[in-house]
Amino acid sequence: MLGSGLIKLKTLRNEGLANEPIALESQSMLKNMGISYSVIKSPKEIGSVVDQLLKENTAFGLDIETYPLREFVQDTDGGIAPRKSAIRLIQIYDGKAHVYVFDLKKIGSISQIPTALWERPLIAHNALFEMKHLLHSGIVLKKLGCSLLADRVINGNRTRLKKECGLLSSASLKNLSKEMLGLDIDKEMQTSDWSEDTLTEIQIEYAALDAVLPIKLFQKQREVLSKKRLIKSYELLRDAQLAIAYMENSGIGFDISNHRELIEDLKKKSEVLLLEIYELLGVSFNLNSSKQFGEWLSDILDENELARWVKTNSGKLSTSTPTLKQNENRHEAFAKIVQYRQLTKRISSFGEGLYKFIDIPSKRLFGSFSLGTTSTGRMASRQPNMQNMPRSDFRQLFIPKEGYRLISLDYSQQELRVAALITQDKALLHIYEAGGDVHANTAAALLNIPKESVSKPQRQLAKAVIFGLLYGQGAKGLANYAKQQYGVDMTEEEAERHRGALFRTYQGLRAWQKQTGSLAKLTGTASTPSGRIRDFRRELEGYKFTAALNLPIQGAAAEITLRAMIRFTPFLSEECHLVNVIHDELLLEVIESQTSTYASLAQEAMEKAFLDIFPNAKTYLKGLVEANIGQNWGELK
DNA sequence: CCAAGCAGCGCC
DNA sequence: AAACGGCGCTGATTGG
Repeated sequence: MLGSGLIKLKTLRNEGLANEPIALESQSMLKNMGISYSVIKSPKEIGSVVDQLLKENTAFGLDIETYPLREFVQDTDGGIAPRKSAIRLIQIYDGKAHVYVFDLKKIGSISQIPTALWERPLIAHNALFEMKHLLHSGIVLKKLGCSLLADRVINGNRTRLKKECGLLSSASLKNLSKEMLGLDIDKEMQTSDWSEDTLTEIQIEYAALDAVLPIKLFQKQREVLSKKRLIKSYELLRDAQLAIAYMENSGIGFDISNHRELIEDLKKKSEVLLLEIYELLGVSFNLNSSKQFGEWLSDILDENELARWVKTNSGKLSTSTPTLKQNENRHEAFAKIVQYRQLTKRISSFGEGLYKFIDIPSKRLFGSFSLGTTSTGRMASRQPNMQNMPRSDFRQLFIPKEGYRLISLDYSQQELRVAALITQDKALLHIYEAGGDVHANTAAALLNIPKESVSKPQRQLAKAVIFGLLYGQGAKGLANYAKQQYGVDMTEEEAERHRGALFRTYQGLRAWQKQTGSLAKLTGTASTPSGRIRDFRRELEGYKFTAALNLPIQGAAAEITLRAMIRFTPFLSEECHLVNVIHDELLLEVIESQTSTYASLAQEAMEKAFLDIFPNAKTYLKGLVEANIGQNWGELK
């Protein structure tokens, strides 16, 4: 029935008969659900309409339609990025039988709509979109639920599920409507021109339906969330939306001219270096091609070397930096190739590609963040990824605006501290309670020396060993990791000895690993303190021991950071912007005169956030948060 | 021509 | 018995 309606509609539209009274997609669906709609086109209608709405005590469905501002019609994110967009329609579904479609072009200003409406519980699909646009218009939605986030909590990231799960591979409104409501909706109108003076009935009906669907979806999702005890986990994501909306809308100050200079400089250096490398190699090939590099390697290495050479997952000769460093004496070009790679990495991943995310007039870089897309509950960032900006010689390009400062607040040893609390390892807990240096204590225990006499390299060694252990590494992995990450040379035998010593030092940690590992294997799942579940049975690779051990720890850490964002949200304003979040670090841009005030407020929020996840951890907060204030991101610690 | 998977590498 | 966790972006390659 629905399918044939669709075909009919398309045919008629092609013949220019769209105004004929036919069974339209969205209209017939609304009718079938017993839902009517009305369009509000003048300020004087608003009062009575909103009075009517506010009588209902249900959650309302919310959707908006936007169009690009004239100067941004060519931009790919025109109509998407709030600063490049205007809101045309705001659709509110009363949760029962009517959708109110507010036509802002006719009403004049969004401020005509009483603020009481925005204080009601609302639900949208991909609600961050609505939240950002309304925030840009001065409206703060504090109670906005999201059917997309609910799906992520229930089903995880659909792109990573194996097909046999029988779920559609994205959680779009269309897909979820089909899957959960049996409705085949047409999204053709989504990209129609919402700036026209007169919108068609088809457009209005489409718009109205999109405010209804999130409510219908969420009614079902709420049951599942409740049954699987996922409410808390969902609410964590829901409540973190506002901080992200603020952050994405504010962007971060970026020193464009110095960046341009830096990249030009890197380009010149890389060209020189490339010639030097070709000279040393005696041949020239594309150094970015692991295939060509591998072929060259197989020519120069003898059988013995070939046998011992590190291989990639698919069995080819590895040409990675760790491999080259490990064999740095084998060929004098290797060191230069490592340098060259670093230069070209900067140029390709952090060079001109960034410019399309920069707003020239404000000199700010805009990235986006996602909630609930990772298997542990960490946030992710893309377009561009704001969480992997190079540390050395790059972060100084991120700057505050005139009269402001950047404040970095980071959780000190966030994951290790979390591990102590989750595993309840007595020795680790004791160190944190005393405010001691975990790595020095570990080194002392490992090497059987007094902790006062631990040297810097010994501390580095301990650091490598404990993080290795935390990740469930074996001796071989540990030896590589120690060399790579901390520059510590260690034979496999030494690594094995250190592992043993560490297991004896932190027996609680070891016991927890065994228990958690076997439970995860048994159930095929692992979970975080807030109840987020990772279901390995639905993933392509299935159960993974080390991932199962990591999930509660990385997940708990992520939950703490989300709680910190949530707790700090009320302090965000023109005086204080949240400009980046990098897993265990919040980056703020604060008006110069108030830096210490906001630093304290943020620190307090972060401490309380830690206690939100570990309520009994009051005695383990010593040295939890470190704050640094400065003129650019690079100089902060 | 595009899509997908791989290798490599930036970050926590 | 052993076990390196979580991301996103770019460039080269391959296959359709």
